[in-house]
Amino acid sequence: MGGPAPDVYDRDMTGSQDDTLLERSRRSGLRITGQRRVILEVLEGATDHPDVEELHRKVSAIEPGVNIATVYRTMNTLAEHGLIERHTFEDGRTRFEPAPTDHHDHFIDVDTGDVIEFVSDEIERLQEDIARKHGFEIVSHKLELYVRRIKD
Amino acid sequence: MGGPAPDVYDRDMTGSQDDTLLERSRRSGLRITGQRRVILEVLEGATDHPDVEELHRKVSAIEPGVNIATVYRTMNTLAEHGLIERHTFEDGRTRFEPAPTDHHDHFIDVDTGDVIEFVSDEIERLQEDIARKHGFEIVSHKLELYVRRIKD
DNA sequence: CTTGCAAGTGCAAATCATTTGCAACAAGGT
DNA sequence: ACCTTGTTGCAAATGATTTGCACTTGCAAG
Repeated sequence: MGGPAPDVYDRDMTGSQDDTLLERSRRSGLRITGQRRVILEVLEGATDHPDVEELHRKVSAIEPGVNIATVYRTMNTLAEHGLIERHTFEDGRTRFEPAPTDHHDHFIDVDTGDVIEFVSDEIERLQEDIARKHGFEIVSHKLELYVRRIKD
Repeated sequence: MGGPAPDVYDRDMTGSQDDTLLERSRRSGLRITGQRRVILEVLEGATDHPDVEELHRKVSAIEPGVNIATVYRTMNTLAEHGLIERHTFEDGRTRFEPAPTDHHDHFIDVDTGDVIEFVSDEIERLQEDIARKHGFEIVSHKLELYVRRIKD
């Protein structure tokens, strides 16, 4: 896939081992079961934003016998603890991504279905302005740009 | 519900009668059945972004006996013809709004669940910039600001 | 104004994604 | 090793939306 990867921004893979989803889960007081270990591993390795079915498939490839209800429950638990983020794109399915440390928004390539992250302080700022102008404060937001790669 | 309707911006109600959902549906070659007439009427009168259940409730108040499957089917047909727009907010439910002539984004009041429309050319422009900068052109986009009313 | 037929509808059953009750199980502290 | 309590598997339950089928009904053509 790829092409000349736009300099969007790289998830930070540098630095300490102790910032894995697994470690962060442990710190959140979750029990690390065999199935969770695998789920977290798959989740961490995912560059895309997988849905439950996809996760279950990948998990099953490593460790068969993990029930899909467990994946659902684990996703809910992780989300409650703020360790992953839940997304609902146009396609309907609920998808997840490992807890983003920094906030970002998404490009969705309408041709390939790829989800790409990006950040823009300018837009963040503008949103605050607009909300304030309308008498609101922003609790959270979601910006999805459905795009197509420009061929030149 | 209700409350003092926020002055965000008024849907354009000026101009020709022949731009009703009903007329536009007719022009799209859809058959105008009794149930559709009512559904379209309810849809047009809705200022919020109703989901199927809500639509069905309102329709039933006017004309009992309309099956909810019919509402679902009608929504799909209308969406296919571009006469309404489908939204999927965080709450899960799919909601609809009469085909917007102009593009706009949404505030979702996290306390009341109200959906309020707004426009910002600045943001639109910024989005184009960012997309171009990453080698994309925007096909469509979706900006949802989950907000809370500021009490002063 | 009848007629023909494809589009539309009602209803119940089917599908899909997700959740839940419950009994068996196992992680992690003591 | 032992308890306590969170976790899991399984199957049944939910909730939203779709679909098969037989039955209407818009509406264009005669």
